[in-house]
Amino acid sequence: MPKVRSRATYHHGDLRRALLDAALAIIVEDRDATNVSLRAVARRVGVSQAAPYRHFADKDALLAAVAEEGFQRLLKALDTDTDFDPNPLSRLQSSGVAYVKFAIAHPAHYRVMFSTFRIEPGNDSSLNAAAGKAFAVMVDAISAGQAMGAIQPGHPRQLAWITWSLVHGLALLLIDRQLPVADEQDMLSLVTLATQSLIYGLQKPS
Amino acid sequence: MPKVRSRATYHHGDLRRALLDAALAIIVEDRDATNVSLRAVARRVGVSQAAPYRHFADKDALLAAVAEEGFQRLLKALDTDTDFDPNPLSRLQSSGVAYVKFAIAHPAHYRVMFSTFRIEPGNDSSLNAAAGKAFAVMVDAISAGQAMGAIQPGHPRQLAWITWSLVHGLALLLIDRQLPVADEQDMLSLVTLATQSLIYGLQKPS
DNA sequence: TTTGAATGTTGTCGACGTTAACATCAGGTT
DNA sequence: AACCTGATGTTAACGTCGACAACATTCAAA
Repeated sequence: MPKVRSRATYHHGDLRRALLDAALAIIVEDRDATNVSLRAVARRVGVSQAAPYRHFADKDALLAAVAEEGFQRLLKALDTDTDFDPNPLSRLQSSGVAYVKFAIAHPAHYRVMFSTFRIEPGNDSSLNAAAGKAFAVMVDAISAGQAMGAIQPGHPRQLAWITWSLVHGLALLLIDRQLPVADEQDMLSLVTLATQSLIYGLQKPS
Repeated sequence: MPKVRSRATYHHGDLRRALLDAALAIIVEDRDATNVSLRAVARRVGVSQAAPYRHFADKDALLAAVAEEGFQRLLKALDTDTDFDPNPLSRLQSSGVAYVKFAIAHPAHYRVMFSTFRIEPGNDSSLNAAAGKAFAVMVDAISAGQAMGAIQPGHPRQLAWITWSLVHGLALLLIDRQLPVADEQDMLSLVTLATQSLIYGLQKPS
């Protein structure tokens, strides 16, 4: 276990964690990840420009860690917003709205999440595991909906991909200001209408 | 009008066009836009590294021009794939599938298109105009569907935003290999099911 | 023919990712 | 207690990039 004492010493204590926090801080302050550089992160922590390479193979590895933390936070947000809804359809609806809300609230973090992770055969990285857990929220809601006959039969993962595509596309278009929504209220009603429409469409017998 | 003659001269003739073509060539060859730099583009054209600044204010301006050309090509792809279908619902369906096909066929170009354009009050750039024309294909199909009572009432633009979100999300998840589709066939059936489901949902009376 | 605007070049700056060579420290071995 | 070894941090450097200033060349209008 790592010692947590001496601060003004040559060794840092938990530089890896500090670097991650610095990257997250830049992302939050700027609402933009363009200024996240290994050098900037090192500066912010007060360490030399090459120090991060003792903890991350390259810049992508740092961003992957940032992304993983993002998926963990997304999972928590989805869980707290949907946990106590017994109706699968309204739970799916809630998770869709919560998903877009999360993306809007943390735009730069959301973009890093999806600029980093990839699904490839044999990729069992912790990043992919974290992304999979968040994705499972939608799959589970769809499976439950099918079990009670409220959603058309078919591979629940495939139907979840479709739902995910909708909220992902909505989230990115909103983040990048590519939809002329005036305010938060406009945004919420659009997200609600979108998820309602798709969920209604998923009820159709194929 | 620009002269088109002397090649081995000090002046190029149509350097702006040549720079655009070079950027597009890199994008096509790499299926990735990370290697598009002003210097790389200049090298490829055989001109000095500062020459591009006579035709583009900065790198973003070059990418904006690339993006505009992308939206023009997208519009053409949507038109040719949907032009002669008299049924608004199946035309909407066709345009959705054609949209995702275009994105898959030109992944790096598609990403540049959406990393560049923004909707802001008073922004009447030619880039926004080109994006608007492509978007109008979906709006028109939805309006026509409403006119024959096949689609729920409401602002057609809002319903088009929802459709756009779905195909945009699907396109990006597919481009970034974030959906484990095995092959082209898997991909097509997913896109078809997705658009069918949403369009069915849009028929619901609100 | 002259002259100024448009277009292209050279040289430079600071920031970046990355690596090599070196310095320091912590903890276990003897 | 002295020593060693691996982990961790530093310094210095290389090549690339976006951007700009100063200068050179060319074209076309007066």
